[in-house]
Parts: sequence; structure tokens; C-alpha cells
Amino acid sequence: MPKDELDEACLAAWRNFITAHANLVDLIDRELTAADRLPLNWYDVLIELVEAPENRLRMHELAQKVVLSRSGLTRLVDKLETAGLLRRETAPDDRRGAFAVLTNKGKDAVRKSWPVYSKGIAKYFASHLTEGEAQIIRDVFARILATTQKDNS
Amino acid sequence: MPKDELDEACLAAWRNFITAHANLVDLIDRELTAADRLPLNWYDVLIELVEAPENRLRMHELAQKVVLSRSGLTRLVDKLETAGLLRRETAPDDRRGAFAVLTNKGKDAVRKSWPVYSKGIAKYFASHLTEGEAQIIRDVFARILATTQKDNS
DNA sequence: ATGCAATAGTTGCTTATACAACTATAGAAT
DNA sequence: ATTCTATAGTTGTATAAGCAACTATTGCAT
Repeated sequence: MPKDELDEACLAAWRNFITAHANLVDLIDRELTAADRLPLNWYDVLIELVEAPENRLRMHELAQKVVLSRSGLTRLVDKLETAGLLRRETAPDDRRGAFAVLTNKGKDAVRKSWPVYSKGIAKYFASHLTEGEAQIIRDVFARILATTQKDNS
Repeated sequence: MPKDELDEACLAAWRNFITAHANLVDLIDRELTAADRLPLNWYDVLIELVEAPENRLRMHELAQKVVLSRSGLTRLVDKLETAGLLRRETAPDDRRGAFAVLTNKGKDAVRKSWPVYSKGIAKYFASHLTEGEAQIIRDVFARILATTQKDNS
């Protein structure tokens, strides 16, 4: 049963969360661009492939993971494929389907982008957190994700 | 001196934060649209005016508050003005400048949207927080904002 | 006073992303 | 087996937002 009244702390938490997010993403994406590295949304796609078994995911799984519409992902994957960072492979067991598969070039681009990215996260985000606060934020947003994630059962 | 290494908790916190944000905004914006209320970005602009002295802000202040480029804000304010939710007024003491001023219709639209919006925040966000966690999130993101906000001194 | 650099806001253009419609395939119901 | 519905991915089209360039004004420096 969701409570329906918001107290001061929750509302302020929400508003700071939203605004901080916008600032953080903007700032870090600029640093990546300035350093001639992958834009944040490209990185997000590729890191999912890095972590996926065999470095491959079906298009719809990938779309869900990076919170993009199917059409949005199609276009983004088009660009990544043109850039040689991944390739599409048809699914052997489902002739509708396609896999996005990480290439070595893609792996390399992720590796090169990570130092810039991690520095940004550290400087603008992590440096403001104690160990305990980091755990709380991790856990809170994990709970939220469990609720808001499109069901995958 | 920002530390440069990210521990597991910080990185997981970051990633959950980013993904949860995308899901939350998407979900709540849909509920607002479904209920025939203000889209989230319209609401964000208007709520700043609600809270501003005399319900008015200069365009560049407003742009900064809602984390939008100046041109982005110009376009958004165009739409809000066309919809009658705010009006532009020229600044008497700076002939380059313009104020965005909330109208009664705008005030009303905010009032009507708030129940839907707050219900969304409560259901998808606040219900997952204890009182203490809400305070921590509020404070952490306030610290981050203080760093990342474009300087306004 | 004059000129120069900075600021405010808008506009042209490009890019990112969503929705709806479409094709192809899969899987379930009979 | 046939048909019906759901799913996978792509494409046409519309909207949102950023950057760079532009105009108008301000205010500082000399």
C-alpha cells in the first residue's frame, strides 16, 4: 500500500535527485566528449554487452537495460554498428530476432573511455558519499528498480 | 582532492541511480499524460515560478533552475505562453531581458497536476524510503548540487 | 565619451528519441 | 493444420533540446 502523503524530506529528496541527475549527466557527458571518448549513451549500451554472456544481447533485452524504446535502440545500434563497435547477428533459434554483439573495437573503446568516465563519477558523485551513504543509495535505488523495471519474469 | 578509485558500492550506487532515474521519469510522465495533466518538464518550469518572488523569473535564471539550455528554454516558454500558462514581460531595468511570469491559468494547472505527480512520487519513489534514507538522499544530492550547479554567485 | 568584452534572448540547423504502423515470425487454441 | 494473437525488429514521422550564430544591450576600461 503506497502512502500518499509526501513529507518534506521525501519531496526535497526527489527534487534534488532530479536536478542533480540532470547536472551530473550533462557534466560527465561533456568531459567524455572533451576527451574524445564515447558519449554516455554509447557507453551505456556497450557496457551492457561487456557484462553480458558472450558479449551479446538480443535487441529487446538491450533496449530494456538501457531504458530506451525499441526504435530508439535500433537507431543507436545503427550508429554503433557503423562505427564498428558492435555488430548485429541473426538469432539462430528465432528468425525474428537479432543479437547485438560487442566487437574488439567496441571493447577497446569502453576500456579507453572508462578512466574519463570513472573520474567524472568519482569527482562529481562518489566524492560526496561516505561508504555508508553509498550503500544506502545503492540499495534504495535497487529497490526502486525492482519495482519500476518492466517485468522480466 | 577527489579520490579517483570507485569502490563497488559507489559504482553500483551510480548505476542504479542512473537507471532508476530513467524509469521513474518515464513512468511518472506517462501517468501525468494519461491523467491529462502537465508534462513533467512543463511542471518543472511552472513550479519554479510558483516558488519565485512575485511568481516571476528572468529567462536565464529559469533556464538554470530547470537545467535547460537558453535556447531550449526559449522554445519551452514559447509553448507555455501559447498555452496561456505564463506570459513574458520585458524587464524594466534591463532592456535585453525578459521575465517569465506565471498566470492564474498556470497556477491552476500546477495545482491540478500536483495530486497526480505527488502520487507518482509517493508510489514509485518515496514508498521505498525510510525517513532516515530520505534525509540522506536529500542531503547527499544537495551537496552534489552545490558542486555541480553552475555558479550563481 | 568611445570602444570592447560580456550578457540576454532568439533563431537556424542538427541530432536524439518516441510513437505508430509495418513485416516477419513464433506460439497458442482449436 | 489453421488461424489468431503476441512478439521482434525496423521505418516514417513528429517533437524536444543542444550548439553556433545573430541582435540588442550593458557595463567596464581607457
